Amino acid sequence: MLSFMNITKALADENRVRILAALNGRELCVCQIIDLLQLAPSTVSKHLSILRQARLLEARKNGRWMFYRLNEHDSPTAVSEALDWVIDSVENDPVVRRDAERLREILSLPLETRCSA
Amino acid sequence: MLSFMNITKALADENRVRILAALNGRELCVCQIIDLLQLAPSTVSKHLSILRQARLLEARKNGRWMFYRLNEHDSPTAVSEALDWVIDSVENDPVVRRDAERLREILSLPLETRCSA
DNA sequence: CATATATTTCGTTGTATGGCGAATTATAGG
DNA sequence: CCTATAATTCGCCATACAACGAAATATATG
Repeated sequence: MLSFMNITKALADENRVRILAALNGRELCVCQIIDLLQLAPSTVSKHLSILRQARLLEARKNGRWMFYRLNEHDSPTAVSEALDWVIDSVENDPVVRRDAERLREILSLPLETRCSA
Repeated sequence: MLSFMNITKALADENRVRILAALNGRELCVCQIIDLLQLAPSTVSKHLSILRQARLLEARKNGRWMFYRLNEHDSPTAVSEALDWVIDSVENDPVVRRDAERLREILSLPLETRCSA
């Protein structure tokens, strides 16, 4: 129950759901997510750690950058079902659509330019 | 997004998840849920109203008693997928199993006896 | 109609949580 | 090395929320 509640609590915040939606089909570096959500780095980092602790996300470090992606490989069924449900439920939401637009801009810039912008 | 977040927030509490699990396959009256969770009536009533507002539950009034059940008929896909996910994820959980045991006792008594007990 | 029971509503209280900035850690590059 | 950048950790504050008891609202029954 504890691990399941970790998932539901992780999903009970709009910014975290936006992160999951943004990570659908790609990985992103923390600075790109900061740019997308327009929140303080410390806040975004906390959100990511909560999602990661719930095992909804995986992380990979590359140099100075930390990349996060949906946990679709190593995940318990409760996690993969949760991810399917979330993505399916919000992909047509206006907020998520606008994020997808914004993400296209963000991804069009190389990381070096983006993060120090 | 708002209605989706209503669902995730409704699921982000262990007692509410226990209520959903208890309602799997049957309807229960409020006093039976109070008995199961061992919480104050006002607290249980609040939980039920949150689950209902998220459209995870339906309610039916019969005399003095209010019966709640999972919303499996009239529900948006986000709701029915959520219910499937929750039930599937927690049905083997020790807490939920113990609740199921307890529920058998509770259901073995007629409502008249139960509620005023 | 008065009383008892089931449920909800309301107000209060303690705790949990999201947000930020400052300080810290890790890594790249001069 | 020393500095700059990316990310995290920590401490603080405001708000959200779960829990309760008391009061209000049905509804059944004497």
